[in-house]
Amino acid sequence: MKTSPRRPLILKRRRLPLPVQNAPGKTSEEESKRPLAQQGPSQVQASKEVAESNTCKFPAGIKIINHPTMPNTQVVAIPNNANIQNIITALTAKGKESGSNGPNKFILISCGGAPTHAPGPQPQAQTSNDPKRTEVLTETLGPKPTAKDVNLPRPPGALPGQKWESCGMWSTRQRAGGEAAGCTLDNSLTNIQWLGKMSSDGLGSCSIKQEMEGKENLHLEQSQVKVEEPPGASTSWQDSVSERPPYSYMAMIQFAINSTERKRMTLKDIYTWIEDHFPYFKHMAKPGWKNSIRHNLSLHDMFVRETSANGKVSFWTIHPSANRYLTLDQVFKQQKRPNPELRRNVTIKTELPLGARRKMKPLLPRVSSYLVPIQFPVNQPLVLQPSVKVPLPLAASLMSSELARHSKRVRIAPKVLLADEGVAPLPAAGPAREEKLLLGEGLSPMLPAQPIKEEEIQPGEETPHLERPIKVESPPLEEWPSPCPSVKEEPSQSWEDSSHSPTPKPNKSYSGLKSPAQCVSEMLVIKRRERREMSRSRRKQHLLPPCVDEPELLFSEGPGTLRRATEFALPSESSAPLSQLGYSQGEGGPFKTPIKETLPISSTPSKSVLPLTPESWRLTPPAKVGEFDFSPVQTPQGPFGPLPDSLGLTDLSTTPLKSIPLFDSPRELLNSEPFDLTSDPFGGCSPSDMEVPKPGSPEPQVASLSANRSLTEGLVLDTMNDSLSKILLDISFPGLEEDPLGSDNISWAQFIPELR
DNA sequence: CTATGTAAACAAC
DNA sequence: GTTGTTTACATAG
Repeated sequence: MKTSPRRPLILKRRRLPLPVQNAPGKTSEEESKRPLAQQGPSQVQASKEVAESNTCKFPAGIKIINHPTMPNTQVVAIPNNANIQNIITALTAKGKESGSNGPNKFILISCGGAPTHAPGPQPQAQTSNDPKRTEVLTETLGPKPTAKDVNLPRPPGALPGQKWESCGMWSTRQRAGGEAAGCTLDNSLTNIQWLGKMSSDGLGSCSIKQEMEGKENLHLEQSQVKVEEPPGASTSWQDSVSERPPYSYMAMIQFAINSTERKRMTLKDIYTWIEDHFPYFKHMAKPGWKNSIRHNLSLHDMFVRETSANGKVSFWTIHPSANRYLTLDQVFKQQKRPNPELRRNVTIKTELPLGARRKMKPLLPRVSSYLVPIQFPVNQPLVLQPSVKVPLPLAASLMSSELARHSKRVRIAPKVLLADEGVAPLPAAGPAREEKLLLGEGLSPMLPAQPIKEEEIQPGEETPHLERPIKVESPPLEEWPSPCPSVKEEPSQSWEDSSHSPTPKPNKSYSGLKSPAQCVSEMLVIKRRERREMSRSRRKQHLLPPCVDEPELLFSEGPGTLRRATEFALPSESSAPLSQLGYSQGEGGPFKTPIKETLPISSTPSKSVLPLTPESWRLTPPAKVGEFDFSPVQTPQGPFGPLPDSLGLTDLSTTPLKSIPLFDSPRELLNSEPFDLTSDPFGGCSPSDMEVPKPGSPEPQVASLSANRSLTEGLVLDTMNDSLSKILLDISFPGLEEDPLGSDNISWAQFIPELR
């Protein structure tokens, strides 16, 4: 035996065959190779159609008034208890009907409950004056459907549409890029420009460049890059090559995997994707980075290896419960709005001398990276016009989630505490694993756009199971949050069968898209992590076949939990995406390793999976909740109230939404970064769309509002482009006047008494 | 202490 | 040689 100082013995591992069952034809490699570009668009439409198709009637209590100053725009006051999704659907339908001639933009605000009073959003307080009145549009919520999948690394040409993320600085295009001629950055946030910004704006990208010397490859695509680069940022491409991306391997792997339709990728493709999107790895990094990638794949439970039917190809997937469907794209969006501080961090780190820095630059700095502060432009109503289309369901979710903003920052790669995790991390957590169950409502993981697509595509999935008893594993075990409602059609059969196999296999393999998710949902992952004991070991935990019987506790759903069930239900209308929904990771986040728990088995890691009920996800450790910023879903306090639940927005909290900054209060929001707007790349984007009525006085300092007005959040639904954007409304109260504002001033309260 | 990065030893192909 | 696992250690926060 070899002994190395560092590395003790490694027990022999035997590889267990993964019972993979995929849908018959699908699994194969082809997928990996085939980017499916085509689907993107279609999906989108599908979703759209769905939405439209649903005819909805407006629930009672809704008030719709024409916007005083904006053509084709109506203000819709929605009672707190209303079903937003339905409303959005109805409005969408309405807008579509009207087409360009009729009202096609709707400003949704909650009333009744008096949004103002709502905990979160209220501006109230400090008043001062706020020049602006009407609204500030913050960010588009939706993910862009189309673009997402497209990210495959080398999709030669195929990319249908377009917007490839790669356009960015990181030379993403190299491979694919060549063809990328088409890459349109345009609205799409997809590109990687963020890099540019980060480095560029910051202070220091320069130092880094030096490193570059010598590498000629760098040229890569300067030319291309340039095009896209924002004017200001220019260091970009070089930096991209020289600087290590601010993402952890885990994050990059996720980006890579999520860039594919199937949400799975072979190791090799992962390498390729990373190299394509982050030239640093291609040109600068030591070869060891691949080892690190592999290490991460094996280490983190969220990464699940799936074997093709023939057993020859292994695909890495992200456990549905943990997958937030993060994409570089999304992250990019979030980062667009530069946060000075963040950048600083980033830059600083990077600046270190090579020698020094080579070693560890925290890729996703815990704080900063994960949490991406988003800044809203206050000055101008910024409307991103998105090409983004938000599926209604999402939209709804967004609203809810958004509204309930608890935190300011979006966590990009949060760590999810999986059940087990929850235990461990918990402060109190004793040795025993069991004690803490994470019941919190699931936190909503973020859902990014992508997932949606898929779902949309597949209608079948919608089924939601409403309620089921939740299982909690008694002691040590923890469940995964299963995203999926109960399985639909494909029962776990395949999975089970495989599971039957006597030997515990590392069954991670999931069959095709659906199946995986479904399977997962069913599975209960038990974790026992004895942190203390295990503290050192980072061994990846494995899932066990469902067959395993572990003690489980069933909980009836608490009031709070119930909602979720509902969520699932609702989605059906719009074809809710299963997988997406799932994440509840309680808190942990997908990122966290702990998804799978290992049993104490020393040598052979076994993964234990218990059949989960869909609800399992609900079980999230309460404690954790606090940690995550996104609890929005759980705690619907926003102006819109409880809406979320019904919407099936579980995910809202997920990325897409997350991308939207949550502020405790509008004021906060405003204060957060008044001026950045200008710098905002988007500024360029057409704000035109929505011109919010007021911008007459673009004063950044919105910080204070006059007494007679208050800010509240709302959403802007633009049926012309199917976008849903978040907006901050300044509601003025007629009686009190303080504002000298000109004609623009609109006293919404006049129109909608409830607002007051 | 945790999360992350890196290196390395092995194992199974 | 590639892919996967796992351990050890280093480092930042």
